Amino acid sequence: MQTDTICLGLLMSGPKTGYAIKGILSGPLNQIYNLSFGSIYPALGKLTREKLVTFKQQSQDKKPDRKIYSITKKGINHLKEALLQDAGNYIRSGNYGDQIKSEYAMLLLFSEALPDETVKLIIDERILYIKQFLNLITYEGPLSEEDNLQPLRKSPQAKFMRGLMSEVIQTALDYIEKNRKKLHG
Amino acid sequence: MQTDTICLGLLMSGPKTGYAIKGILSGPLNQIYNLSFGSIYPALGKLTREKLVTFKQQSQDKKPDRKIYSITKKGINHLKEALLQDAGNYIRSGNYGDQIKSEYAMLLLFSEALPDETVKLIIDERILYIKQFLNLITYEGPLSEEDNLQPLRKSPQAKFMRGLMSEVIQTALDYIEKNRKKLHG
DNA sequence: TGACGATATATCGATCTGATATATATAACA
DNA sequence: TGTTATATATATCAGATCGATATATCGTCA
Repeated sequence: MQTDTICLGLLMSGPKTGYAIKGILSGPLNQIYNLSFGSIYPALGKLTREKLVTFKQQSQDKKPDRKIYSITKKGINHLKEALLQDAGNYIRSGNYGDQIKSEYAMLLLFSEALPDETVKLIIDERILYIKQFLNLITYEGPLSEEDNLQPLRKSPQAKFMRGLMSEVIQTALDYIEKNRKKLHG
Repeated sequence: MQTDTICLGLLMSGPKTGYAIKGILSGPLNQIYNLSFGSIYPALGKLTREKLVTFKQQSQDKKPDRKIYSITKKGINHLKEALLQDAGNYIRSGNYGDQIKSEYAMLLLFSEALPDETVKLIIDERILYIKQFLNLITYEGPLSEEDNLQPLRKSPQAKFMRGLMSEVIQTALDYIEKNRKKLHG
């Protein structure tokens, strides 16, 4: 799946800045899909040139300028076609496109070469992170300020994914807490 | 975590070809860490130049040559230092290094723009894939032929990771089967 | 017989990451 | 009070990585 498609897909739930797109990917979608600024900004530039998105420049005094991007009708059509194409590839080839690098998991897999104390700290840190993340995605209350994240949170698709993630992460948390002593003294 | 470190770590459980390293990453470690041949072969070349690994060239008649890499003492020391360094970074920064791109999850998140029939097929395909993968990692029996994968399967670290993965994946499977109707008719 | 998949190494253009630069506001803190 | 850090916001770029392709042989399935 192209970076373009991800950006277009996220813009379907309302206009956003590049920074906000990054925020969503690094926040609630952290365990699903990541992109760096170095991918997002050029993609948004390309999409603008192709008229699949437009932006309003908002020069706030005393704050950095914002470029608020919106998907165009042409963009919506393009997104539908791109998703259909990606879905076709996915169906044909089974696991097409899954790309994962979990430093944490590899650290544990290779933890025989690490001091016990370090392994303990890695696991403590991970448990802390998991609990924070679980709070983030299970939180149902209102988000302060302008709160243009509501459409992304309330769609059946988003609810499905949040439910899936919270069950999976809770399972991982329980397993780690029950079995961690197999990895250190 | 560098590609070098991954290769060295996997060579700790016995000598392997580049192709075998790719096989492990694409197979049992598929949901943990991926690398392409375009990363593995250059890394092995670099590690050889730095004397952190050595290789025996095995020219089999009627089959392509094999370069069977082994980690050296120098390599083991280097690995320990690199892992300690990575662990330190991880502990200091929380979620350092997690990098995930799940095309499947994004397809579901954006599935409002997709025909019902396509969504059904995506989910069917995923369930099939998950079941296959679950078989792969929970299989305890012997592996045919030379079977130099045993050390990687029997270590406490590997058992911990396999247990974690199988519980997590089973949870995901159950959730998808129970809730899939929220995504299509 | 021809297509396909597995085994095996290797290269390379296109893409992506991670770090850095720039700029301002606010909150913490010593 | 000065300063350090964090958040908002855009942007670039060297270096790392991917995905595709090339090469070569063997077995199998139609």
